[in-house]
Amino acid sequence: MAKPDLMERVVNLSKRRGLVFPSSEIYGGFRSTWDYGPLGVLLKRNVKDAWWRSMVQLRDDIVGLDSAILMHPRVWEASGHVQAFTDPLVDCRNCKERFRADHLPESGACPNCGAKGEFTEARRFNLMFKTHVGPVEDEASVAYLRPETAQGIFVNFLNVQTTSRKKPPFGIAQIGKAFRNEITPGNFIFRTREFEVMEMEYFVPPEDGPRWYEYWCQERLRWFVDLGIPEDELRLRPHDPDELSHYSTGTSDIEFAYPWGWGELEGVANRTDYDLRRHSEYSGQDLSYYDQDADRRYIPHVIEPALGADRCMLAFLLAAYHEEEVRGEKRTLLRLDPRLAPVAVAVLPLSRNERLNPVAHEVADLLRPRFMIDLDDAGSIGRRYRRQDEVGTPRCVTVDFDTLDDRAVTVRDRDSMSQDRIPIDKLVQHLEEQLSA
RNA sequence: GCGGACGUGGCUCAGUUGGUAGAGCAUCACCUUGCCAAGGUGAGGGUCGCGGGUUCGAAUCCCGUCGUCCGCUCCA
Repeated sequence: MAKPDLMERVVNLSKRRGLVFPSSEIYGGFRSTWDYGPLGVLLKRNVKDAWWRSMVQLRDDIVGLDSAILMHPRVWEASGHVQAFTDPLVDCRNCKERFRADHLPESGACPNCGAKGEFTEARRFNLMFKTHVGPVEDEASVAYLRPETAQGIFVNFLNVQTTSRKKPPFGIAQIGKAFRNEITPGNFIFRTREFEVMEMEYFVPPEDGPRWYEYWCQERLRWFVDLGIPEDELRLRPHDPDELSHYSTGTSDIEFAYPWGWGELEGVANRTDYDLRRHSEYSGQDLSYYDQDADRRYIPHVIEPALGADRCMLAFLLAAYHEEEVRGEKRTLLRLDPRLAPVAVAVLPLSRNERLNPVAHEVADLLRPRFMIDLDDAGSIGRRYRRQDEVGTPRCVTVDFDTLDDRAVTVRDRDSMSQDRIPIDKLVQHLEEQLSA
């Protein structure tokens, strides 16, 4: 499918089927903010759960954290965000293009039109949202909405390390909202001002930094492939030295082939000891680690894989979207990994019938504790299969008139459209085997 | 923020030179139907993004504003 069409269709599907709505829509919408509808919240939650499972549950070297969005203002001075999270911007009066002042050629010529000395004053623009804490709105009450969750991890380094009794190399994972007053949000949920990140800070002995950096780049790539993103739609792109964040000595982006081109999915950064060192200096607390075996004390270096949950969900949607032709009719389907699909199993009585209905409810009740299900008896069976295909439901369970006699149901596969006859008392086990990776 | 395009029922769109809104799909009900978007009947749903202005009269003209998309820029 042509790439621009793909984006349009995914956005359209999202709206039509209740995955994502423009925020505050009855007031005309509010720029860069989106709400997740009944199916969208399930999909996004599954994405976050898959990440958490791979990071925390399946490993013994990473623990979780949920830190506050509002933090002591000094945190952001120590982190460098107050100072460095600021872009000096200028506009060319001649051609109206906008540039970063620190990216202009020394000649003073406009890169776009060649005009000289036509730039406006540089305006500094801090990407952090400011607010006030408490009843008085003065300088002393200023607080920031966090632009990343990482700092909540760094300031809790000692708390977590001592209570969890982890030793480097070990990591702390966190999922949460972050806020950046981006100049230009856009591309649906790709870049928004309020977004959810999944970040993990991995603390290692200083000399092991580069090795773990490589490890996490590869590990994260594998995660996307495992959950169904084709390898040729992913690439690892190391940053040029001049595009590195203020805290990083090495960063690679895992990029996805979005319809508008390669774009960042996840950043893997070597943050060195920058954050812990700065917090030690600003707080006066010693954040070094004493390695008893080697009898030495050091400030751990940090490798950070940081992933946006919203754009991650978008990538999974784009990769999963397919249109096929079946008997001359178009079939739209999301080939989502069963672990991500909003609805795992749809229960469909073959037709609306007073004898089928109770059995369908019985089957639904049987599955409900174990799977996210959808019970649908409206319309023809073919139409309902298509409805489920469109939102990526991997299995449909059909209750028919034979079920009344043989106590078995038809399990239909989303991708192959093949069908199996399964006894009701073996149904949960059968589906669990099919739907877990 | 600057430049360009756009904004009509849930979706895709039509609305002729301004005369107070239509279609297809979707949704819901009933009938029919029995494994891949079948058919019939009926129903609900739009102050034409929002606010002003011009006009006897505006979805159609003008101004402002909000939002979406593309480019510059930025980032998870």
